[in-house]
Amino acid sequence: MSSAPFRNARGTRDLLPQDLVLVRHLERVAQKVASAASYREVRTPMFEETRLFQRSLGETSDVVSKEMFSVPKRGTEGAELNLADGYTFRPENTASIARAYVQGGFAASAPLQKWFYVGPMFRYERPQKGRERQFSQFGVEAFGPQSPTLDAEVVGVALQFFHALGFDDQLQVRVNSMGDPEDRAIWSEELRKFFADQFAGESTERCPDCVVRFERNVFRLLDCKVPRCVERNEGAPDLFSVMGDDAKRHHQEFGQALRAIGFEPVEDRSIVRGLDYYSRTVFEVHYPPLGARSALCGGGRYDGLVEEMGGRPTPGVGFSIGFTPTELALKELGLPHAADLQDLEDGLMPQVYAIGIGEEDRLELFRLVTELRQAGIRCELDHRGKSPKAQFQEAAKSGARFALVLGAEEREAKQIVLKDLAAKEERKVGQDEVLTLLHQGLGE
RNA sequence: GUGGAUGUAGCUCAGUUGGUUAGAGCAUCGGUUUGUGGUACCGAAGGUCGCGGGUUCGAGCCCCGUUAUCCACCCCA
Repeated sequence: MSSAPFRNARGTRDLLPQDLVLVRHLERVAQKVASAASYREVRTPMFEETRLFQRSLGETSDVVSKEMFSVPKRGTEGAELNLADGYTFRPENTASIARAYVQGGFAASAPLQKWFYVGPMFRYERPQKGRERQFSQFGVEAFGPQSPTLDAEVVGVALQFFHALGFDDQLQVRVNSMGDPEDRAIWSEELRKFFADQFAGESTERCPDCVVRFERNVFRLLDCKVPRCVERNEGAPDLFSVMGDDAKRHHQEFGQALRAIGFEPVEDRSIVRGLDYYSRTVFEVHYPPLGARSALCGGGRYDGLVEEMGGRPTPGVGFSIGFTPTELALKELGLPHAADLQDLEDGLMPQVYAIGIGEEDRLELFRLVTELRQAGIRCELDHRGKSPKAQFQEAAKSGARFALVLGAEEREAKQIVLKDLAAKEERKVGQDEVLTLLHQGLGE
């Protein structure tokens, strides 16, 4: 047996009471902005069949090819582990939700469904600042219409989220279009033709990653940040030059819809998103003052995904926001304002601290405390047999507004001392009226 | 997966050119005469200096390995 101390698994973290103040604030803001736009919450399982992600995100995506938390199915006794046939902890939620949409029978008639989710995702990556192996995301998915205003509505919800958290109008929406599948097929051909020379022969000026990209996913060549590769991307064919009219018009109308709600989109052809399922609209929400880590939200349209999951062709659009980068950004910006968290902080503190003078008072005090708790008052008492003085110290530290003091004298008279800890005023009251008085004093 | 930095009490950190029983602040617990408070004062507890080798008369300090954490790259949220 090892004597090494137990630790949380790499890339995970414990959310202790104090940490949960912020997390719960993020969750409720998410819930608020989503439901304001009629998105309803859904929760899918934390793990799915591995093939779901392979199919939807694409075998060549980084997420699927090297970042999956997978477990084999049981019962393949003696056989070597076959991870592809097993389960995988969801690395993102869109695939699961599209699956649930189809499985729930919605794809049969493709009605408008607007859903949101908040919950943990898992990716087997090397942890670093703003990146964990288990992290929470807030996201929305809208199925049904292919309308550009729906794209803009989705973006609007994301913007609302950051707005409600205190981000100012420096928030920026960067947009691009991946076109339709036919467009991408043509584009892919054109790109291969354009880059063919660069990858012909033994040696290439491109980075090793790009060599792989050329083989497996040409589009990603355009993503490369290596300077010498960026140079060599100049003059590459533009998707927009081969894009069909419908997709083009969609993109244009998407831009108009964003302007209608007060956002001037920034066209950014480098946004391609790493997952296979995107089509037409792709976007990111940035907050430029954050510098290198300015990307807060990514999303886009996935018109082919539902069909890929076995449903009738049903367009969809959504985004996801990672809590981890959001928390980092908030910290840097000095947000949220203390007032926004006050109610959550208050919830961590008792409102009343009950003090017993002698050992004989404990049961009576415990009974009284329990009564107050049942009435919804946050009430605490000492369980360690501390001296009255020490109990007063605890009461002061606890943040309670009132103290109750019970001694032999009060017990016999069915009374109790009610003390306002801030005003340092106390008076003896009947035990039967203490609840009413506390409700009054606490303004409830 | 590649590279860099770091690892001393629960937390944040000191620890001089390697030299006797490793320190501080915060937090914890107790006390300042036992029915009244977050201050102050006194005291206690708490460390195999990440782990394993090596060099040395002697290592928290030097060397090697290992592990963990953090940071950067890749990619992403």
